Amino acid sequence: MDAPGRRTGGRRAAGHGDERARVGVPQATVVRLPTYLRALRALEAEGVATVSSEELAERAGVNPAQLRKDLSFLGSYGRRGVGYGTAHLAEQVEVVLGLQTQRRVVIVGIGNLGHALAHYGGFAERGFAVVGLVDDDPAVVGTTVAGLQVRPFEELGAVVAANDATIGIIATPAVPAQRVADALVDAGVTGILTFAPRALRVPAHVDLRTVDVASELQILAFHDTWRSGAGA
Amino acid sequence: MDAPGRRTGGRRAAGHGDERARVGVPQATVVRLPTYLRALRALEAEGVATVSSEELAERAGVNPAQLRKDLSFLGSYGRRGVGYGTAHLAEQVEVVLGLQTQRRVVIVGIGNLGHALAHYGGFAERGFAVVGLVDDDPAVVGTTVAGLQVRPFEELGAVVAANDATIGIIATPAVPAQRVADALVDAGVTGILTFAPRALRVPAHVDLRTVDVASELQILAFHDTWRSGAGA
DNA sequence: TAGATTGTTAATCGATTAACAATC
DNA sequence: TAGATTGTTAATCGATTAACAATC
Repeated sequence: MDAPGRRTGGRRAAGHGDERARVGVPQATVVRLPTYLRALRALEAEGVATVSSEELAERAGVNPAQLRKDLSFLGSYGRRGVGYGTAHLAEQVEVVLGLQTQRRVVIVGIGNLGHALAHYGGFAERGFAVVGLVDDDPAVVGTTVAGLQVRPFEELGAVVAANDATIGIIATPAVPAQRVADALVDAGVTGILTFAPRALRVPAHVDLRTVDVASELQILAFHDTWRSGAGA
Repeated sequence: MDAPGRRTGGRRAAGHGDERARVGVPQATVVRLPTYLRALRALEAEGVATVSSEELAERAGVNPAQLRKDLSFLGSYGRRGVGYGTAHLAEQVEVVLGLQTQRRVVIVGIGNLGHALAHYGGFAERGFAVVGLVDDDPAVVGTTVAGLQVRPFEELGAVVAANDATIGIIATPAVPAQRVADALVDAGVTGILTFAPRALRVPAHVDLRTVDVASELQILAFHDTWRSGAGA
């Protein structure tokens, strides 16, 4: 939704590692890059050194032409007649996504979902560290979850600042979610991932992504309903 | 992705509640319908009986023209000069999504995330009932979670059949996820929502949606990185 | 060189948005 | 009737895909 930041400098420049190649990556492409990265890391783990766009596209579940088009926005990292080096391409995708430095994440709302997220082991290897947990409930504040002490909501700003967090995850119910989003914005995060089932308003300079599990199920329900022409 | 089921019959037919109006709702529209429904139910709860496309679009975070266009695929449920009746429109959206009958959901993988999903109270009011929990781990099987006894993986088919479940949620780690997906397909579900961080392959007649939390964070990281032109 | 596969162009397709006639 | 707002058309915009020249 938000346009990626503009950069100065002129040439569009094919070639290797040129920074300007990163500007203007379409949003639809950005959304697919993590999937490509996952597939590349899996291939690496299998000991595959080189992969064709056909094979990688198959693994990622996209059209090979789309994959090549997407990768062309990053630069020119394949070899004609050969394919892409899995390790090298993975690294380039990480550079473009900005994953070479680990980002610090604060989770707000330590209920069942916040708990699950705090314990999730997959963040570290994908570029993120959970550095703070915040909750409103006096019964939860002060307890230790996944090795971190839960801090009161009033300290959110301090937690973000002290740990230099740039991303906030909202795992609260719908009602307090806007208040939490406002507080995260005030604290200076640049991105918010929310699981609360309501629309949130954030300023244009903050990136917001929403995951609503019930909405996902409702989308599945639509296809289930109209699949056979049986009707509801 | 999947085209909605085709129906017989000819006229495109404006008008009220005509069933043919539901065919050919674009996927992009279907994905937004749950958001509209959420906003409409919130307005209802606030006692608002009528809403304009401008106000509803504002609440849902979309362009008013897009909202009207989306709703036009469902039929003609507004009144010119007046707006949309919140309760009536909500009901029509539910009809289109097929939410008038509650759908039954089975969760596979009762770790932290599966636990959180099983306890989530928001499913019922949005059209879903969690009817079965399945796990592989002998230490988990047999325990009671959210009022349901966790069943062994071998019984997945029986659990789906006995409860007439049509949707499966995969909350396992990446490695077993494809095996679980295959088993869910064999059991006859028509839709799968997976949280496992890997690409899954399912037959064309099964609808698949993937939520990968780390991928969501990586998308936020991209915008964070290139926002200011500062670079990584 | 012959075969393979990328990177890119151009065509197609679908989604978004502005504008406005229809109509409450 | 006058004002408001929908439903729809048409224009724009962006994303996907096929095709192929470039080149390893």
